[in-house]
Amino acid sequence: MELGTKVSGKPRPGGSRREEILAAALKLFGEHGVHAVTTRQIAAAVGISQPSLYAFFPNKQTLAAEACTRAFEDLAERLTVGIEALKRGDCNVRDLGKIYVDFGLTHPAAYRLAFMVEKRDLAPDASAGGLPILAAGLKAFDLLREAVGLTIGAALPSEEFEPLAQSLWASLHGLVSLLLARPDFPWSDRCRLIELHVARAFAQAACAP
Amino acid sequence: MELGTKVSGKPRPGGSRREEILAAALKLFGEHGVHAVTTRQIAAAVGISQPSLYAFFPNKQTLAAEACTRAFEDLAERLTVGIEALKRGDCNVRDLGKIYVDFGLTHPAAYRLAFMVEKRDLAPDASAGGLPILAAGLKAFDLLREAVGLTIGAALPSEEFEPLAQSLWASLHGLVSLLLARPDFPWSDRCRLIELHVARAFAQAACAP
Amino acid sequence: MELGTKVSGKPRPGGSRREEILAAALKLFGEHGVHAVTTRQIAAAVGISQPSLYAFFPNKQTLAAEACTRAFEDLAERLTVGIEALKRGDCNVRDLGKIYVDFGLTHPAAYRLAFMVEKRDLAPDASAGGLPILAAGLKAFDLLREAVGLTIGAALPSEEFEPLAQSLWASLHGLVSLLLARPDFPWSDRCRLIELHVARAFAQAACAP
Amino acid sequence: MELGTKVSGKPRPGGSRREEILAAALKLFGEHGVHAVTTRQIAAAVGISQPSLYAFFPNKQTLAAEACTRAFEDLAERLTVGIEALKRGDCNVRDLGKIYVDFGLTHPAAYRLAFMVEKRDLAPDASAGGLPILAAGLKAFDLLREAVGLTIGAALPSEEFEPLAQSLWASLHGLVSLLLARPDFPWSDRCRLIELHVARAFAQAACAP
DNA sequence: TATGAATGAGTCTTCATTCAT
DNA sequence: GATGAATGAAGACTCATTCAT
Repeated sequence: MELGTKVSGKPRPGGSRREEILAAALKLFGEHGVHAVTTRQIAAAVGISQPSLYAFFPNKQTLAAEACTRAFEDLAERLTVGIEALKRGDCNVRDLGKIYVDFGLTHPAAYRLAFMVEKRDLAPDASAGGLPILAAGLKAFDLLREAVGLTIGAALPSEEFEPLAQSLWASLHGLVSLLLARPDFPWSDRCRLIELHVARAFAQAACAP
Repeated sequence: MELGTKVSGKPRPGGSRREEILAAALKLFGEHGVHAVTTRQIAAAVGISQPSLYAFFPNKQTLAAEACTRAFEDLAERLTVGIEALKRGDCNVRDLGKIYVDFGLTHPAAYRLAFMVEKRDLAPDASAGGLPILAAGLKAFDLLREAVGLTIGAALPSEEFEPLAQSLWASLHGLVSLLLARPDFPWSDRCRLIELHVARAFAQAACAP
Repeated sequence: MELGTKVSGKPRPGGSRREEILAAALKLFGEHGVHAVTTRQIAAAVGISQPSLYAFFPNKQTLAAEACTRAFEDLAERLTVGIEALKRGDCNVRDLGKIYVDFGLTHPAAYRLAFMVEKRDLAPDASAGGLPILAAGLKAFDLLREAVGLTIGAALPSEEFEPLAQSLWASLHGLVSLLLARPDFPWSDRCRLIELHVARAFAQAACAP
Repeated sequence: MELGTKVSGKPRPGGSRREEILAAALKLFGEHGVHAVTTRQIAAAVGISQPSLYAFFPNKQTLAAEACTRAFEDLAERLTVGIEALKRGDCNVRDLGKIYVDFGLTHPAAYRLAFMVEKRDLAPDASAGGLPILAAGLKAFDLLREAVGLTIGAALPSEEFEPLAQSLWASLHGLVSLLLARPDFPWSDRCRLIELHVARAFAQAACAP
């Protein structure tokens, strides 16, 4: 997970430091929640001094917001890969559902930050600045919707399609978030549970009410 | 004026102050998150002084834990009512699912506290003090499982039953938690979405993989 | 200068602490400037902890503003006494000028805070909250104007009166502020200088251009 | 590119950077106060990096002190011009007083830095490093005194002359500093006020006590 | 019992200053 | 000669918690 000098996008000098900070923050925020993580902890995780953070981000909230956006991008990237496999016929819809769930479980920090953190922690006032994050989140869901549209929702009229996509998302999210939030619960065998849950979520379309 | 020994159940005359505190804390914690609520705010909401809280609860975490337990009890109570209606034949399984979802949406504070708050905020460090909460949570889930057992899971062998109940729970939880966490998302018509989602969640058993 | 339990106004319990803080802040702000004084220093001067300040004042600026208002009130009180002596015929105008100058020199902290501190240090935004201070300042000047009206300005038409009062104020202020700001300057004998300056300031009316 | 050895006078080709810094600092310090201006702001105003300041000045205090000296020099230059006009008979003493006041009002940064900034901000602690500034200040006052000596103080014995010059200075300073420090005060028409004040300040000599 | 008053530890943030490049 | 990056020290402010009354 240690990021090199060129992480993604432009190889701007010093940009790696910024990425390191975002990665560390993403991890910590996801693990302990935005409120519970201090700037000192982030700085320590990166190996720099606390004030140095402020050379890259104007304040903690902005850092959190950007880390959150990054989390959405991670998720979107993963889903994009899945959708392309889906289009190529290399996998089916259920596999895509599993990709979603697996992403959440293997990147708990990112997933938590993306969907389980209160908006209040990410945007100062109410509207201002919250847009980029919201946009990134919508994009992630758009990919899921696209996958639904390519498969089980293909034949549906538009007014039935959107609720189905949202319901599907909610189903997948439910499993991920409960597993993350209550790891100590006596869950059934995780693999089997995921298999079953995803099957139930996607098979649904056929035998709707 | 502490008189009674009964801990749960309805507020007793002498312990009403304690109940008031729990109710206020439940509301505030649910609305703003455990971290964001200060003991001063809780005290102010009850109309007592800040130190007086410490006459009833040794610290904030314990108060939060008990409020969380209380939230589970609220949920359990509601589910119990639903199950009895179910047993009487006054409603079907889907109605019970809707009761669950409706409870979450109409008691966001309780639901958040019950399932969307980090365990860390409720138990001191890694110690095993989380048991009472966990027990209360299990009890709430037990009721849901019972409802499943009474209906769509009735015929299933035990090794298939438990995963189904958990998957069902996850589905319902997914919708509630997403609606609560992302109220600004452009959701489809809420009634229709809930109807569809619950139908999908429960109808599933018939056409399982 | 150590304030007792009842300083002025109502003998509210705990009010003395508030007065102590104001007195200490007045002293420190006047001596070193608002910017240069830390809340820690104020707390230390009073003998309490830093956070305790926030039980009495919501923030440093408000504390500074109130101390400033207090400074104006001190000045006004002194001028009121002088004016009454003037009315009784116990002193003449020049004596009142000397009272002004003496007040500034013997209460440098109050005077600095009243007239030599940038408004920016006392009011957060621009307008909001700045009014009470401005009002207190105006009241102090009003007293000076009243004294002028009772004496050398008595016969003047109103359009000539106001500029005269302001010019007189500026003269007195000039001496006080320069003596305070440049104590190391090789000043003439202070008593004589004050005597001369006040005489020049007040005698002026007779031989105007 | 430091070439010349001349320190004062007009900006030399090589030292222009240094002069730019001083000019920018003079402006900022005067506008917002020494404490409120950061080295970053100064650097940004000049268009150089923050550390580059330290190639020209060992620290902020020294920079402030030199900017202050520069302010005195500006004032002195202006007064010198006025005195020469006075000597030539091109203006009278009152005009010189107005030159003083006008300088203060049109160069608030310089005037503030010259006479309204705490010495503490300019010299490290209590050390005697303040001398160059003090000397520059004295020189400015010397010019004022010279003007007084050429006119209304010409006939006075030396022991009466110095206090008169100081009182005159205080009067002029009082108006400038009050107008600068309390711009929101409901001043009389500024032109008329200045006219009157200067007249009063200089006419005084004739009808002294 | 209940509380007014107080606080130690810790929060985010800023700034003058340095140093390797 | 100039700077990007970094930092130690310090700032205002908050909060859970305690204790004398």
